[in-house]
Amino acid sequence: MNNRTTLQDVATAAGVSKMTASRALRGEKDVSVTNVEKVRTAAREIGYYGNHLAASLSSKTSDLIGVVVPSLSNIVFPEVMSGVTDVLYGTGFQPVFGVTDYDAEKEYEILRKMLSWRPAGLIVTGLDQPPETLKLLAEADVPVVQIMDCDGVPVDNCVGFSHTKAGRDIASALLAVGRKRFAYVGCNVGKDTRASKRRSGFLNALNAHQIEPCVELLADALSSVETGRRLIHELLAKHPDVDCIYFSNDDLAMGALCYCINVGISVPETIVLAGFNGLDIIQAFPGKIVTSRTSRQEIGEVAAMMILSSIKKEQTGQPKIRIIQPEISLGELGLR
Amino acid sequence: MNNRTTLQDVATAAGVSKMTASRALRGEKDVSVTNVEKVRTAAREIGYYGNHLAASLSSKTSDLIGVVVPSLSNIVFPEVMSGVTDVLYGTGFQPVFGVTDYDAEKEYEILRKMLSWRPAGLIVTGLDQPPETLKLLAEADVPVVQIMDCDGVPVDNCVGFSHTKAGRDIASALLAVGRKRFAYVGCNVGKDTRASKRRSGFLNALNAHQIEPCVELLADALSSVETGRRLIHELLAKHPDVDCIYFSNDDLAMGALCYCINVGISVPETIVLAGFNGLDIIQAFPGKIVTSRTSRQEIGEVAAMMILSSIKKEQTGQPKIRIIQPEISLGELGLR
DNA sequence: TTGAAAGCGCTAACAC
DNA sequence: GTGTTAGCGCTTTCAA
Repeated sequence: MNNRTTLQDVATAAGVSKMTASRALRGEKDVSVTNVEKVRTAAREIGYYGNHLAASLSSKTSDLIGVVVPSLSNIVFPEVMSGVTDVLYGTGFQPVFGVTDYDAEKEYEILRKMLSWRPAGLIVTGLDQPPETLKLLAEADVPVVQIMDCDGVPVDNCVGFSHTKAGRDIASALLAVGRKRFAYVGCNVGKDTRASKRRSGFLNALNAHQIEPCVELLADALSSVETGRRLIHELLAKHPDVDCIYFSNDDLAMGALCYCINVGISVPETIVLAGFNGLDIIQAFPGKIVTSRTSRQEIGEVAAMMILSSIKKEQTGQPKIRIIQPEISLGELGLR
Repeated sequence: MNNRTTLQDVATAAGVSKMTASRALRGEKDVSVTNVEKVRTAAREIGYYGNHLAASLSSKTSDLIGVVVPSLSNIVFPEVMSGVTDVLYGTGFQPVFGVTDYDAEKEYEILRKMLSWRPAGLIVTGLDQPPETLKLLAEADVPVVQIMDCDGVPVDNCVGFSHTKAGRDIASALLAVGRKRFAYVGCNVGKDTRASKRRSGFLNALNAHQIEPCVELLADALSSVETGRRLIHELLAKHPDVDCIYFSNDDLAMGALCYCINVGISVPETIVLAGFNGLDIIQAFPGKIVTSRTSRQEIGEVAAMMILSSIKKEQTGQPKIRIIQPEISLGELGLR
């Protein structure tokens, strides 16, 4: 950091005091039109762009909104970030993103670091933070929105949906179309707590009908289309008779679909593939994959709006919980 | 922003002065082991996490690295961000992301805003910023890395590849396998300058062989698999005889492939589909799509490392240009 | 090894 | 409308 032009330089160039320059640049009224003009011109001429560090320190308000997501390689989270960015654009608030890699300790560190920047608000993925992290959030005294989940009690606000219910609903839908021999295939096991919730919901719903899955395949890998291909290959080698597979998300289901197309297994006739998210990519094969369509962009947008409204009220107010439950898309199965 | 615990609180609790507390927390030597222990304990007990605004303002150094990308909905950029994040993690530097939506004015505003946070470095997508933006970057007096392109002169450092050459090379490869009736299909026209460069390279290489494309289809939409499906449908309706299509990227090519699979057009026999990037998703159909494989994660990593080394040298030093040219993957065509 | 003083660049609060 | 004064919470500098 270096000797950049300061407000004093602008003031001097405009022939006014620092305060008048400050007020003019921030668009406060109570500055004469002449001076506003002089200051603006001077600022532009000397290429002044201020120092937010000093401004925020002095005014005790910052315009940063911290956004913490588990991953960037799952398109779902960039989509959420996109929603946040869109809503924040033009409001004067700026999102700052952090990535945890599904690691609780990393998340704690990132949040501490973010708090040290005195953000105006915090958007965090999930409700299942460890106690220490929750304490940090609760005591931070800034608006917090937890996103992507609603199975649990939020620290402050939350926008998302019930993953347990999503898993349960998919099971019901698949049972309703007459499937019997189920498999579950999951990724990122033990880290993606929301996927685990869907799995629980799914298995519980099957159990309620006295059905046990034929097989569960749980992998450590991050989800990807390629992993989906690999896992269905493994699965079918050992259990060729399954007639329905629930994947922890659409990436895996998509990989499985490609596999089926390549080896000539008819979907959904021979085998039903179910995923989660309703990614754009699966619409490349309309109707082939059963999925729950989530609204990632919208969740990001709502989260940002919740933060903004909390800030405006100057107090956290009533915690708000907004549920945007996914809708099941049965694809071709729905046409029967 | 609010009355949070300050360094003074920690100092008082530890029974030392503010300075000793500051030094202890920052791990400076020249503090007695006893005091380090006392301060650390006190800090933990009262949940102190500092104030970076004050620290950066005072020390005139910040640990923010601004990263500006055009889009979040194209997975390529989250992958770059991922590379940056990985390299920066543990160094004490923190990435701050900005999204321009391929809008030059938005980019300028975002950069100004970032500069007002006195970042330690800046990573910006592309080399074709308008003069005003280039001036801002040049005068900012922080290390700058421009990424994803090398057709042009960087402000400081740059890591990327020649899009012109990428387009030219694809054309040569497609000519070499005997294709004659070409089409070009592009998206986000007029905004994605790097796609335009690929197109120019492609068309120029065709011209060098006295070949004109049968048709060009240029759409305004953002690239997506769905758009690819739509565009190839439109294209083939009017020009059923093309035997090779170059798409502005893999998303479009992937959509086209799905279309061909669905309607029973054999790829690559009847029609060759070429894209750009080498996305994971296209490996779901191994060998079907001709593409140039770019290393997004690596570009992000190298960019972050360039910033770090510029910072360490305390001076911008020799501008560095690092070219990571994509490799063409011919897929099944390569097996002939 | 420790502490006191000064000040980073800005804005809130209060004069004029 | 405009300017002056006094910090924001920290680190740099210098003295002890």
